Amino acid sequence: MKVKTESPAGVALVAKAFQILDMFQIESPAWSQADLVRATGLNRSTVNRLVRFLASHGYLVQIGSSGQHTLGLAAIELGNRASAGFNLRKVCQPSMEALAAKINETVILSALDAANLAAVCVDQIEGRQEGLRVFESIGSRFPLHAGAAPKAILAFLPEDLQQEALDRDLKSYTDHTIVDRKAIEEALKLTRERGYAISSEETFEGTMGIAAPILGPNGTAVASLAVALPIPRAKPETCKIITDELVSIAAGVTRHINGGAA
Amino acid sequence: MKVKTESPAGVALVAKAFQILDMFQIESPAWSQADLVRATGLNRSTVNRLVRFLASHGYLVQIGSSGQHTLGLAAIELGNRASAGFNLRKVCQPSMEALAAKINETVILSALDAANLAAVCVDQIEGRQEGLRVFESIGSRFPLHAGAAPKAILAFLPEDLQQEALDRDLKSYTDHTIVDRKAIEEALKLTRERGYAISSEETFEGTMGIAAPILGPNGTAVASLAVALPIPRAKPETCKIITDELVSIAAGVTRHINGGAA
DNA sequence: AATAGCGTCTCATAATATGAACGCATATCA
DNA sequence: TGATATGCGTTCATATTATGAGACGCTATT
Repeated sequence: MKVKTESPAGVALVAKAFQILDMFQIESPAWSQADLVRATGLNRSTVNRLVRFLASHGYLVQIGSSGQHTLGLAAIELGNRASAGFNLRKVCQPSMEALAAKINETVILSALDAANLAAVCVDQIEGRQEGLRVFESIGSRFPLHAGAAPKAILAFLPEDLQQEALDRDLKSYTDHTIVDRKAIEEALKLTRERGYAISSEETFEGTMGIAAPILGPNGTAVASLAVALPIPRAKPETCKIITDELVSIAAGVTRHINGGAA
Repeated sequence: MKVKTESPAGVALVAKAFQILDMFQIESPAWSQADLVRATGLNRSTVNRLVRFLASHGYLVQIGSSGQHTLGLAAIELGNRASAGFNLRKVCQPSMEALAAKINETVILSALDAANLAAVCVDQIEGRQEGLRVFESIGSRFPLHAGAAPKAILAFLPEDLQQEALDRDLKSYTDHTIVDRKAIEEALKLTRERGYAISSEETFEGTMGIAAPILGPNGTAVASLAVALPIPRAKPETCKIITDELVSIAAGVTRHINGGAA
């Protein structure tokens, strides 16, 4: 799907708000309203409204009792959230490429979309196999009960979210998709015990998946790393190697994203 | 100066823009326009305009060729800039307090305001002296040629900025403020050689200052750490201790803010 | 072939932002 | 001390801007 990214009309004030935020640089961290007026050419009233809005939302804070402002906690938080998403891909990429090169199968990074209780494919590296290849496009999503990557996430979610996900009606993608509530809960229990999830043709005919969870600071899943391969190539020894690698890489990523970013 | 921080009227669209940014959390990092419409209750057209604006400015980026977006580089940069300012104060505070307790004189943290070529007092800890105390309020600013803290910054600025600062007419605060161009350039040269700046009554009668620069990633000054004290108490051995401490602390902060945040 | 979902575009209408002027406080200067 | 300047807050008639329902084109699904 094509999405236009040109700046549209009808957002004049928003543009000015970000123009003001952009004034706060490392070399010029503190601004009074009057300084902003001079530097931006905006009207005083406009600057006053925007600065107060930004301050009330924590994007700006006053320095002491002076009229000066600096960037605030909300800006830091926004950056942290942005880094988290970026980090996930950046942090995983080398391992994913190495793994894809080693086993020659498709490696998939999925993130939890908590609002929709779905797993979103955030990154993907194709194995360079001739003949059969598993392909899943970036941005594609599955409900949390169907497939290895979603199940690896679901199994390590807080109890209430798990129940909420299972209370929905469980869509079926193939004859092998698990839609029976008890069967899924059993599968999740097994996943937790083993530390990884397995799917056999739950989402696509003829393919299987293995996935390990990536956990956030509070110990619940935020993403999962998975390998998908055609069943004919899924020999036990291959699966063993893949499983060990995935579990090890995912644990490393978990450590990295929680330890690295304070 | 009192500055109101309540959210004012007349910023409706800006509020919606930030409402959208706030949807992007660690647990829900990816959103399509349609999802945002459902979750926020905003109109489709509004979401479309705002998402495109935010994407065109780098605050959002598309995931692959899907309609999904995540937070983008601009958000990370904003956060970094915010952290830098915060870090400066947070990072310096312990050292500043320790130093103030040890020497019992006022410690001042000044940041460069590059747009106005000024040094802004960003943090200040008063020495607990009876009798004479030097006080400089947070938010106060001086041009870069007058006083120890400003000079410590100016001396370690890029050549072109230094010239620009000196090309202005050099305001005098006391009889001791250096306003002669050659004299200042000499003082800056000395400051670079020694690694710290000294001011004797350049900004206030009866007080002297010692300041060491805090450098940014590119090796130019972004701030300075200073001690101000009444001249009667400025004995050579006291000044020696202060100078050593300041240089050491400032160097440590420089290392910290450049090494710590990648 | 038909349907549903998503992003885009348009345009008359309604709501919103604008900005000049004034008020008030503090700081600066004579 | 009074006079002047600067900074932030407030107001309100006006002009600009945002709104949103509907239509369009595209893709994926049935």
